[in-house]
Amino acid sequence: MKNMSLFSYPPPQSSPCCGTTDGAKRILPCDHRPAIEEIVKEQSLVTQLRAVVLPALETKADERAELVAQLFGSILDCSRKVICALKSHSAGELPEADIDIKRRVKRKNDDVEDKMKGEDAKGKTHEQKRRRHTNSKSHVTLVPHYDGHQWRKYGQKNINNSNHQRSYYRCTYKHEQNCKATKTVQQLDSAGETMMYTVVYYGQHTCKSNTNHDSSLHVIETSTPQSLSTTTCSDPGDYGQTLGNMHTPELAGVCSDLGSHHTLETDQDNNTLGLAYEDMHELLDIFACGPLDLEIWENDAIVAGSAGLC
DNA sequence: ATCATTTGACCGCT
DNA sequence: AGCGGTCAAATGAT
Repeated sequence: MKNMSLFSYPPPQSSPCCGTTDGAKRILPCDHRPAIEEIVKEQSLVTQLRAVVLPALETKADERAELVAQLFGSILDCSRKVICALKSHSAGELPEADIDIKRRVKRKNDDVEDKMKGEDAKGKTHEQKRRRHTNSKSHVTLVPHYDGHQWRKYGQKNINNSNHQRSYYRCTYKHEQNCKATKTVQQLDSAGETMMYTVVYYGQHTCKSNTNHDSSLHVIETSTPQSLSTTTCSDPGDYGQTLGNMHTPELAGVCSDLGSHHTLETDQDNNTLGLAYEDMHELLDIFACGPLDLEIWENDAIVAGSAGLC
């Protein structure tokens, strides 16, 4: 698998920074958004890498899985802090996420006004009337169900000009913890050999599983073969995007190989993960070269920011 | 029996 | 009027 190129992907582009220009598109001085975008991508890649590595480690329960989980958490925490720092130093217009928050606040105020005017008189609840058009983040991914949160499907619709149905998910803890986060998942029409999905996130997670900054472990738990049957997805179109078959046959092979390497190499002192470095590089190649553009951690960064963590 | 998913219906928005 | 988001009863899985 040395020469495997699953995706044609441009080489990393250097991000313009602090006064540089790139031809027609002029970058404002101290505009850190390109850098932020790259870090967000890095966070999503690390998140997905964690979703692959940890299940392999858990096949043999020892302290390493916990250690690796902590390391991944530390890496993501560092990235989050960098993003916060860059955002606080960015000059010029507000980041899109901040605009979203302001819009959300405005909409909330508008909703309060509506309530004061008694416009819920038809018996509809405030929640039912609220439509979601702000504070959304969309991206294309191969693994729409591995984003670090637990979701429950509550609807499915045929969408105009699309060959695939759109699935609607809400946070599993919506009722227990009043978490208002929702998302939609829709398979892209231009599906080649690999199925790509457009995932749109609405709202922010306020549930406990998100605030402990280790929520992705829930994904790890549900990704074990035994619990896959209880994962939140049952849509035949969406199903099967699990660790065993979520990307490509090649990746599935690597995932299974990781388990075998793990059992073979757990005694090597120089390999604290118990994984063959060649396998790790293969995984990194796959994830790094894939057309992934997750921005879910940017959402988390927004939550952290609004919670005063930045 | 309990919980998750499916699916038709309802309703707000454009 | 049609589209899309959500609800809730029906259904299925465990």
